Amino acid sequence: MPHAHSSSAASSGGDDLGSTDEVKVFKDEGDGEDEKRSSENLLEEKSSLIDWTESEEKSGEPYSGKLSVKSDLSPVFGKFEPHPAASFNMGYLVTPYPYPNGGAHPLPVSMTSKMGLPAGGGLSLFCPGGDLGQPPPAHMGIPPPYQLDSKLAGLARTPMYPFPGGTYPYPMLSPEMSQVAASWHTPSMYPISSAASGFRSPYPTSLPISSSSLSSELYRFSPTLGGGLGLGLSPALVPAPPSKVDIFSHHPRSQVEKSSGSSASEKQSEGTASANNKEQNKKPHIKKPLNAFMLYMKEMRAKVVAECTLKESAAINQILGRRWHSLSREEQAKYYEKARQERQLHMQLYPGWSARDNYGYGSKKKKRKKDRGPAELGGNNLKKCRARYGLDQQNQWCKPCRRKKKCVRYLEALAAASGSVPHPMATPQSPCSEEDVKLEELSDASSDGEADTPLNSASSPGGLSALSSLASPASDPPPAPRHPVGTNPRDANNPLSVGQLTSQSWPRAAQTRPGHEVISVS
DNA sequence: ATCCCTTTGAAGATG
DNA sequence: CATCTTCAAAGGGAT
Repeated sequence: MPHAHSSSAASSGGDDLGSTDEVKVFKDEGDGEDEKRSSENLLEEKSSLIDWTESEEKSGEPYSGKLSVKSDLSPVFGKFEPHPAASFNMGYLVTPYPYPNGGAHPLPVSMTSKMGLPAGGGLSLFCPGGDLGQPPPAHMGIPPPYQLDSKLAGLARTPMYPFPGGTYPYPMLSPEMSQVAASWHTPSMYPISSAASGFRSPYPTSLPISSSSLSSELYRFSPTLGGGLGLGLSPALVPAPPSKVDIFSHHPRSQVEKSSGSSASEKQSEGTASANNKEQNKKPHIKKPLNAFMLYMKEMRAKVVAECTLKESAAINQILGRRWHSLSREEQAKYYEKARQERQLHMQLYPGWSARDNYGYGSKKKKRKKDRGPAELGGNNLKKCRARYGLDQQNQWCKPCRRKKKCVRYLEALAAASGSVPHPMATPQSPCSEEDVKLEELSDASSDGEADTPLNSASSPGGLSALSSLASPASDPPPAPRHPVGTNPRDANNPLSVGQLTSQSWPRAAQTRPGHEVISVS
């Protein structure tokens, strides 16, 4: 899928921050045929899943708890209740998707339920507005018909680079957009105190900062610093009244660390770095400015939580991630712009600050992760996965695609089979599509060690290139993104994004972070 | 009490 | 230069 990259740079004068704000665009792919094909294939193969997942039924309990959530995540389209941001999203009167409800794709969509339709099997969404039901933006490719995973909820990560010419698309705020812009000013988001307004002195990193007197929300940029852009720039990064620690006291960990300064144990463990730690401890912890997605998350989280009954952040974030992808370019552009301004403000406030300064802030945790061997991590994840999905049997993987990892369809079917949520895929059949198999093969062929991990395969030169060649469009508009499609580690890790080749459900591979190895369910 | 999970994006670190 | 890693938020769940 052509990933057009266009980045940023706030236009002409360029991004003062040299930020790489970019709006990515999902280009429509005409793989409706494949989709259909895969769907058909899917139907044809429904017959064995239950059998070989039998064991899971009993152990499916752990999963059931989150089943609804996952189910909710699955359908990508068919959303009726547009999420809040959907107000911008116009132009989807006719869904570009070939298969949504009633479409070529056999899978029922959440939409049906909302529309009062039979929902074909009725996947009752836990989260009505859910994320996925929303009609995907025109710029998006055909979304995976299925996504489930709780962890896997990997959605095709198709970058959207809508603005040709690489000019940064400053959103011309339409009325709808204005609404959103207004929403940015929600108290929860930018609870800036009046006192903060007008405050502009750059906070010298060396100066002590106090968070005590600030509300927990008052931790980010002052709106006024936004240059009166009226974009609702973030909450107070207001230089807090003097004190010493973390101006971002709202952060649980920050608070913890702040209260304890740096625990004795931590200091001890840090050993050699003790001096540095002390030095660092003296400095207030200045958090990174939020990126576009973070801003979006912050704004939308409450809504999603309200719409859904779940509160688990991980699940919520998955939903938000999908919604993010479903946003129109204009909508995303606003957040990119906002993020850019946040960075700008941050830069103004903390001229000498560098993201590097925060490296090691959570060192304890990170270090532990790092220290852990791959095997250990893998084992741990495997354990978790088993506990989570009840996959404690050998050879429980998607037969067609041979994926031992979390096969979205497989897991969803599994959940349906073992849980209370009726799901069309709850039929004994292989959950994966031909596309999945193809991808998997490519992946396997190119991977060196653990053949069945998309991540690994993608990481390997061959795998990556192979996948990229399949998916990557060659058309990466200038300016070149920081991580051109196919080269971005994340993209590489995400078979789907890497390709839309399938626009199929392919579990988003775990990130390459130490603690995020792909979970193996074999 | 602490860490994990989960998301995307920005940016530093590394090879 | 390409890739990898860390950190931003958040809060329930796991350890």
